[in-house]
Amino acid sequence: MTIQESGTARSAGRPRSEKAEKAIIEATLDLIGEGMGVSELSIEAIASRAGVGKTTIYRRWSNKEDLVVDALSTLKAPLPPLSGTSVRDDLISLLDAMRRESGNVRNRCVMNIAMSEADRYPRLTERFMKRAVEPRREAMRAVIERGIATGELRADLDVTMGMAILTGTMLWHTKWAPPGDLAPDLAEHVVDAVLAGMAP
Amino acid sequence: MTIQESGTARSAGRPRSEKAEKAIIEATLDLIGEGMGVSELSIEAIASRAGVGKTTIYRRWSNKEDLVVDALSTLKAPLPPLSGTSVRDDLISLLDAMRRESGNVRNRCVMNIAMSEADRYPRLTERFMKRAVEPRREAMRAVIERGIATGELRADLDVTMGMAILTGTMLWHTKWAPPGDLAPDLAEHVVDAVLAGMAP
DNA sequence: TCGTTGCGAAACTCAGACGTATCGAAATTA
DNA sequence: TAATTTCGATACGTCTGAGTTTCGCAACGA
Repeated sequence: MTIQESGTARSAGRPRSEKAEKAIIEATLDLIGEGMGVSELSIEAIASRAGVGKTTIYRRWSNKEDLVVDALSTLKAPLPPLSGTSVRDDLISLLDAMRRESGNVRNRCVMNIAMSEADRYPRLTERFMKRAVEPRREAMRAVIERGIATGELRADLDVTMGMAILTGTMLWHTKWAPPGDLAPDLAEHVVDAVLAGMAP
Repeated sequence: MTIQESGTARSAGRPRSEKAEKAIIEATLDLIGEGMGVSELSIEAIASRAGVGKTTIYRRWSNKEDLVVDALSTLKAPLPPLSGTSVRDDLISLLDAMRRESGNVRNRCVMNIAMSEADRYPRLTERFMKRAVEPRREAMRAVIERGIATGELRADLDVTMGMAILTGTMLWHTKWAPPGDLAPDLAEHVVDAVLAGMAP
């Protein structure tokens, strides 16, 4: 989404400062991490926070949404390693990663934006989904399908529904649970409760 | 939160127009329903939409947050009637009410605000929780506890966790599921899947 | 060395919204 | 009728931030 093409041969003049670019992205994420919604982010605040002139921002991004889209794209989505010993353990690993990430203020705010401003900034949400959500979904789907194959999960299980239950329950805890940190063993409790079901 | 006290004897002068008050609240909810975040709402837009002078707003509310808090407070939270024939049926009723409400744009946006702007506008969220969330939570808690007592649910069930699973799963569907309306029988599927559990 | 381009800083114009004040008309009480 | 208060409309001064332009300096290729 940057204006400069990456493949073009640069002919003359001072090259664009990569440091400034990083600082701009970082300042943007920083401000988002302080609870700013997209509409409250101002280019001036970003420039000032990054120690950069507004010109330097406008030379790279033509508007705020482009910048935010790029900023969110830089967020890494490292999946937790899965031991593969049991489906239960792998599910706990995946859900515990969600719990740990929800403790990070920046992640929480990014999540808020992705969830609540989806209508206003569809490109933003689309990109966030692709970078952060889909890899996790695929990992969880694989674990559940393996569980069905090995008999650790019921054969007639609706995979998508299972994913919704696990993810939704963690999501609920990260958003609605009483304030304060989530219990360290939350993921374990969730997985066991969901596996067992509510019926006797 | 209105400035005028309700019990005072009014002595003289033109009384405040209740119609204007309603129009202001309605316009506020309307704009929220169009996807506006609190920070994007402008008093001028509200006044114009309500066909009202800015003065008329400022005479009643001293700032935007007060107005929005009042507006959200007017949202009704009618609980669905519960047949009481079986715990499964009652849970389906409760979850299906969530599904139906999520189809209403205004409700979706209010939900977004309550969830994502909780940090910035704590009074707003607090009020929303008390009016809309807590009655539902209590209703669901009662149903689950009844289920444990009658043996329809497992005796060692963690009630809070059960509520988190059911609510979270519906929440996930309303927020993340592929666009378009939710399946009419979604609540039924969710309840059955959660009751049965994922383990064989 | 020279032309070119990027840099941060500052000044600028423009739009939108805030919150206040003022207007004549309308609605009420005394 | 007179006093009082609200009504919608409009104008006002202020502020914030967008996006552009200009400046002198820095960093690059030729």
